[in-house]
Amino acid sequence: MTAHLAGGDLNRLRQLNADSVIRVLRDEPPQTLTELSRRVGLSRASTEDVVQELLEVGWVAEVEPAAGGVGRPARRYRFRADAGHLLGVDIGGHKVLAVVTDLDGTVLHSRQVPVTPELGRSERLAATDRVIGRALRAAGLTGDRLWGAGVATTGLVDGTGRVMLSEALTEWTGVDLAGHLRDRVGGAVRVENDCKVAALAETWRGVARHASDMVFILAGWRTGAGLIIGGKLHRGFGNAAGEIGALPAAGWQRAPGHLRARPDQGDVFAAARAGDKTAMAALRRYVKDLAQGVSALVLTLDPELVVIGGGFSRSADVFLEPLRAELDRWCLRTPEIRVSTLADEGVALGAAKLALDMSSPQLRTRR
Amino acid sequence: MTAHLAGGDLNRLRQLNADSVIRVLRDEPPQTLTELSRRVGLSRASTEDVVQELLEVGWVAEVEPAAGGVGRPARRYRFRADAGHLLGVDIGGHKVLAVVTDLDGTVLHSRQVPVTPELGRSERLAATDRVIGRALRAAGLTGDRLWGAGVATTGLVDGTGRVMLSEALTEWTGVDLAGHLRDRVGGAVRVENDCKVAALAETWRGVARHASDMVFILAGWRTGAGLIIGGKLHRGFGNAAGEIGALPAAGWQRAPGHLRARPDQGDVFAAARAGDKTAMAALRRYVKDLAQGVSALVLTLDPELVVIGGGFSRSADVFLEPLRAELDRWCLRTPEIRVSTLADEGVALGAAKLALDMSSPQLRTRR
DNA sequence: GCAGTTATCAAGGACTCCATCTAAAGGCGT
DNA sequence: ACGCCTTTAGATGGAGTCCTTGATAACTGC
Repeated sequence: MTAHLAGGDLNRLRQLNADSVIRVLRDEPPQTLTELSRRVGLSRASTEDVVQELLEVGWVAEVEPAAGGVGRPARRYRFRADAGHLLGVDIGGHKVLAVVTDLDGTVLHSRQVPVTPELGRSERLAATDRVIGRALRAAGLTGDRLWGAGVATTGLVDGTGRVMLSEALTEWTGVDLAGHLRDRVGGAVRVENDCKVAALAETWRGVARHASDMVFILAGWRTGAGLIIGGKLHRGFGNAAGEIGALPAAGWQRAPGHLRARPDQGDVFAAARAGDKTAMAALRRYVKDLAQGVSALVLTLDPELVVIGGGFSRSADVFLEPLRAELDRWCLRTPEIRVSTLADEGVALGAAKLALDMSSPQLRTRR
Repeated sequence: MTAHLAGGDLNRLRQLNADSVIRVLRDEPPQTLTELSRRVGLSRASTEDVVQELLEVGWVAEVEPAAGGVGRPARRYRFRADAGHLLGVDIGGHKVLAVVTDLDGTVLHSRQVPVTPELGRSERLAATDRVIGRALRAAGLTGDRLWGAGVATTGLVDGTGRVMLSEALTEWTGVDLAGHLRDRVGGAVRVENDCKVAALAETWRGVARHASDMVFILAGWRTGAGLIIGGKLHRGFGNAAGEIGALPAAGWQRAPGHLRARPDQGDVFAAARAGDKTAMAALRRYVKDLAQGVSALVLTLDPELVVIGGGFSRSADVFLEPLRAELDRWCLRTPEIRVSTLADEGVALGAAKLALDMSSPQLRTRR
């Protein structure tokens, strides 16, 4: 029924504790053992034991002790983000982007190539290979040195890493992305929908770091959503969670059209910001439609936070307030709204997080 | 961030394992140690140890071994549902219902009194007290012998057991239900929205027993929803999850009205079943509106299952197929739809489950 | 009655966590 | 410079949990 944390083995207990230590160390500045033990809830002795093990495996490193203070100086430990590398790939309609990150989600190297939605399947795959190759070369890595790789793309993705349905990209439905990538990077590959991993990225390195219930809105020429529920990415039974846009009443199919239908093809956001009346009216209609779907998500889930990402998020200043006002009309409790700061790399970063989540459990301890 | 299963203590490991054993024993017919150990993933010896402990505390009991079969007959153990009792209370507009159940969710005693939505606060509370008293007397229990009590009512409920907002009941907003009940039954009381606990009941004793992602629809003169996500009840950050009905576009505010607006005030479902044209048309309009909101929930969450409960569920035969067809129009993947079989007691049963979830952890083991 | 099968029970070992104690390292006052 | 105080490091022994192994017990079928 639930993915219940079956107790089991003693080993498992140690793993859980090692997990806790790593989590604390990753979120906080370097800690002493005493601080750590208080944080994790273990005794000092056990904490020391765990840390010792993590040191040996390379997950944590020691930093020189802080000067000053009374008593014997305590050793301090930090998370070793450089212990491994992750590859995150974003295969979109207009660009393919690959990033190599450390375990903390810092982007070390980033490469992209422009593509078009009309590109054929094999050309898009070739572009992907090319970008991955460049990113890896820039990092001085080979595929098999990676801890894992994550791939994000538009459309519905099934559990085995195959694209079930993609409306935006030609010849993309049915492509076996996991299979294609597996040969190019060593071993572990996971594939997921781009909105979903963008949500993941926000909880990892973005503006939703401490939210356990969050709705991510991809606002761009496509509109989509990704959901974090109970601190975890919610995929849905058929991997189709967050697809509220399929409902006409949600307004998402129509929403971006309001912005496109302008006589001059300039930046509607800039025009609206400058006071252009027709641009402002178009934006109002966009927000009104967008808000329908967002309201549905918010009323359904009652999240702590809504994060706006996607291409339009860089212009969010002009529509954030109207959006908030529109949500106030419908929602019982309008959540806080934040704008993503991850820019173009959000999706690729989330893909890297996918890779991390997949790879960590095995490597956490000696055994 | 997440409510992470902090490892901690060795004791905790044993608790997790005891949990697993109990879960298996509750879901399955009496098991032998060998079967159990395979199920739980522990060695036979450890399983025996756990079971021994659970025997002493009273959570499990031995049944006489099965006859027949080769080899030494194995001892068999069953979950002792009669080890404790739970109280579940459903405070609605038209009735107040209290049930006393065993730990398995079997209703042992059930009492109810009719009320009206217009009843004042103190009268409704008095009716509640009366019903609880009767149910407890019938069970031969006093409040302090209960393992816990759960209360469900319409409206939004906050974390402390206070009704934040109730539109259907007069003088109900602001009432401190947990406080009121705490004096009458011993100790632990939890209060929750009725749709939410009805969903809980379906995963416990209803038709959603093995679904970890489920949407429960309360279909009646009010329409509401409760969500099970990842095997757990999803409350939302402000306890307002599932309130999609607040969105006009979802159609739920209007939906039941189609059924009420008939010239003769008979049973519209019976009439539709008999072929009455206007009744069928009204039902069609009802389903069309209902499906908008349900589609929004389904597209958002992509659940494994949708369960229809509430007053109309007993007439679901006449609108289940139309509903399914309507969902097919909007949803990418229409989930399985089942009809609740818990009848009037669903909400009260879910309230009892609330009580169980709250009370079990402490009492699980000796220490 | 005997072989075959399966379960119970006990003993020993490994691992994890904890409490406690001593040694070490630095600041501070005299 | 010296001892005192505070805090941490590191080591030891004990308790709890799980696992493996092997001896013993109970029942069936021939």
